[in-house]
Amino acid sequence: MAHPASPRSLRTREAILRAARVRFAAEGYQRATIRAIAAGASIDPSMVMRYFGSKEQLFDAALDVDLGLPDLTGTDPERLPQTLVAHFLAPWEDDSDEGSLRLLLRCAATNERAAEHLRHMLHEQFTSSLTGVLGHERAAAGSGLLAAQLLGVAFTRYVLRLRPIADLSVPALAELVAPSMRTALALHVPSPL
Amino acid sequence: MAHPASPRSLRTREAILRAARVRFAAEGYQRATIRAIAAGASIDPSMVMRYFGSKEQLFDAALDVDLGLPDLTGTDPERLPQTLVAHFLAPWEDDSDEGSLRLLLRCAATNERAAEHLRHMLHEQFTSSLTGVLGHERAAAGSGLLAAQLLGVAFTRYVLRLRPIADLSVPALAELVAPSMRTALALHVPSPL
DNA sequence: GTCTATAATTCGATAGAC
DNA sequence: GTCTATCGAATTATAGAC
Repeated sequence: MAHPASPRSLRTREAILRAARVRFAAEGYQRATIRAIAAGASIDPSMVMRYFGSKEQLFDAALDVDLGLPDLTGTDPERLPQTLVAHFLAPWEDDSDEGSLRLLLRCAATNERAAEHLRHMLHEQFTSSLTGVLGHERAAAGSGLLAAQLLGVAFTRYVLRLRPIADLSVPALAELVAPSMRTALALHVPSPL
Repeated sequence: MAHPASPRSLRTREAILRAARVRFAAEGYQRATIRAIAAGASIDPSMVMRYFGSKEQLFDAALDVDLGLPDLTGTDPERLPQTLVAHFLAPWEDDSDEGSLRLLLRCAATNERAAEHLRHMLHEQFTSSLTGVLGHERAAAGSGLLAAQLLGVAFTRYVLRLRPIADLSVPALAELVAPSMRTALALHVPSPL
């Protein structure tokens, strides 16, 4: 993006991005300072400007993440809830990307730019992924509720860190959540219990 | 809290608090400035300091809100999900308090102080309210999941404003969510669909 | 009680030497 | 490509006049 394309520059760029995600995730957009990000990348603050132009452009680059949902078509409908929950949770647990998803969810609460990123990602990757395996009608009607449920779990566990959701293992959490997901997917009027 | 106790002072204090909640809700803790809050209250910035001591103490005062859940004991178990959802959503829709709950949820994502407020409120008011109507065991195990689901709906609707959850009427939303709530309350191992 | 004026920081961004 | 130095703006907080 910026001029340099040498391997050295690429490593620097990646180091900045990594440090930026750490700081943005920890303190949000406003409190995270370019100075602190530069310090985290062991580099001069002005380099951050040189590589990314501005704080806002750096933020955009840090928000560019992927939910990584696989193609669900052909999944046994009976196991769809567990599969969906497990695949949805996996990238949140991963720390190798400095918690890009946690960063996105966290900042979306107070930053409209991040919120738009998240809405777009959910629509593009989540709803579309569901439309493949459910019909268009079911997906349109149910994906909203499903997204809300999964966002709730993610927010409770990774952002708010509320017990007991934050303490469970991923498999235990998937088992706990799956029944509600199944209900949301079934999408019929409530039959007694 | 601060010196004055005259009726004039009380009105000023309330005006500051109201304006503070509006700004904190709209921009989060960091971006909301004392200057803007003072302007919203049609008052001098230094008065905010005089009344609340510091920006942080003002923030604490603005976060002191109530979920307003009624006593659920005696509620028809069959109608518990709808009742719970409806009562949970009601104060979020109310604008008379300048969106105190939205403010709390929004800021909890990037401010540890707000997060602690929210965790405490959920534990004190939500879990306790459920323990009354469910047993201790069911409440302890299920309230976490229930809280996650309801937080997910609130976050999706009021903070992220993701469609279609954000567009539905409250009754329609309650009907949509209730089945999943019932499943979460039932809390048994998933029986096939 | 309310306001003016300003102190003391801190930050994003720029210019330019090397 | 990397760093030094600094500008200009914005912020919280304080001191003191009225």
